[in-house]
Amino acid sequence: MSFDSSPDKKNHCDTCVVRHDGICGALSAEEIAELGKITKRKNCQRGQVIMSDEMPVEYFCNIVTGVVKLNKTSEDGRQSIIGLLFPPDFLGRVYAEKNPYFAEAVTETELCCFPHRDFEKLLEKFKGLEHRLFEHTLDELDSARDWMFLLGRKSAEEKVASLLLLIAKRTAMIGCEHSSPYKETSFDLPLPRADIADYLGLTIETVSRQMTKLKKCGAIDVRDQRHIIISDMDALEAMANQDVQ
Amino acid sequence: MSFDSSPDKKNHCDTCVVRHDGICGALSAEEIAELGKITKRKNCQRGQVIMSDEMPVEYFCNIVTGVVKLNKTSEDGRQSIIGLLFPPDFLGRVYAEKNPYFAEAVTETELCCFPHRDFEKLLEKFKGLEHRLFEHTLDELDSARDWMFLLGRKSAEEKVASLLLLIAKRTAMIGCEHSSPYKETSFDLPLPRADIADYLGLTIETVSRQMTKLKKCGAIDVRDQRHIIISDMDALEAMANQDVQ
DNA sequence: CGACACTTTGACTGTAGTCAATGTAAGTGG
DNA sequence: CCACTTACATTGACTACAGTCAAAGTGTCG
Repeated sequence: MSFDSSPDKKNHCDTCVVRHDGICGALSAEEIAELGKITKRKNCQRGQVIMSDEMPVEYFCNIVTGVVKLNKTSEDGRQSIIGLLFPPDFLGRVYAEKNPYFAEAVTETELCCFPHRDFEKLLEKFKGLEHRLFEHTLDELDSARDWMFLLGRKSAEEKVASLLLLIAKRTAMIGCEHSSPYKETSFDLPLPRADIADYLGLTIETVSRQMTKLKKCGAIDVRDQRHIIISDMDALEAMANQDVQ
Repeated sequence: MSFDSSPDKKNHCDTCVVRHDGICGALSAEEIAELGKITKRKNCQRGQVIMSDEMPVEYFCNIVTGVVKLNKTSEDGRQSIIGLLFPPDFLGRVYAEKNPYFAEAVTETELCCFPHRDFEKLLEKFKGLEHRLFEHTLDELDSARDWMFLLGRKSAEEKVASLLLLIAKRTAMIGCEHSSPYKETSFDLPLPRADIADYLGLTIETVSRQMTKLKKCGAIDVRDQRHIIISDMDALEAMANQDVQ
């Protein structure tokens, strides 16, 4: 894990791509300056553990670029991804001594880190910041509950279609060749099949079969196993909600 | 839905059983008095809808007695319970115009209600109250993520065993005939089989079969279909985590 | 008693899991 | 450059767990 030499001298915040969308959006210029004093930039390689459930909480962070997964593992080795984070999401469990999950970089990731105690002191001081983080937590809870419905009640086909739509929504839309914005959309899957399976409560093989099915029915196209092209958005949305026509 | 005639004159808070454990625990005597001014007590019958996802948010509440389920329903009628609330839980989605779920009383329920706008104004005014609610939301998020693991990765047997343990933990423990606290514990199931199934992502039949299995292996005993006696806590805990010995 | 809501049980089916083999792409070293 | 390794993905054959459909059982209430 490569930390920048020391707390930022030249303030990254001025040029930060998530300055306004993330929790920092709640802060005034002076407040940002104070937050900047305790901030460290960090880069993580794919597969690196960012925070572990076996160690005390050391820091929190904003995700600036990249994708992070939150993982739970049982003693017998079963894994479940219980959250997927994209910029400008906030990562970490405030007001606890231990993380309830471990977080791992799914792609190469750039993080903006705040030390545990210092950050919680700032939450105390800047009530607007705590409020913003509260709202973010409420949104996360809503999403977690939506996902509970998916896990408990959707079929494998619906699950895979839903995940593709989620990732399409949350990653940059590139390669829109046609003028109509939703006619053909493409993106790179940040997750390997194993992670997709763990996020959906399925196995690798089932995910693969459903992807093949989506290809055959013309909803998507796949290049190099990772690049997804949504060729029929309506069909994909229909499959995500079992609107069989 | 039977509201008390008007905002409380005699303050219920003085004698409230959840005064200190719920979010009110964050408040001083004067603050409690101010909250008391906007509070209305309410009683709900089993099956009554407390808040709907189709109507704007009107109020929030503390659960004083009883059990409440949070429900999501898809167009084609599939249902999923995405949360189960016990005293002294807080019910409602602050800082949103619409509820992301509908809430229904599972048993006869006593609620302590706060009107939407008035309560959000108090959150603004009493930062300690907002902080407490934030902490409660963080705990709910942790629980939701634990449940995601259960839904995605546990077998029917583990699911049912886990739910029994959860309910045992969160409802009053009664009828502990033996001296050792965990040797034999009993409680009334607040949920019918259909709700258990919806909470676990199973069908009624599967739940019933797993209950029979738990009876046969001696982990639990069931009387009158609703009263559960945990006769072997260790066995039940083992089954909840697939610790097959 | 009968009606109703809920639960259990049985027989059968189907979806997704398991196990195993094959395929594909990227990277390494001779 | 090509064989080889490694990691990841796909496909096939078979299995099993949980779902479906249907019937019977249990408990409660008027």
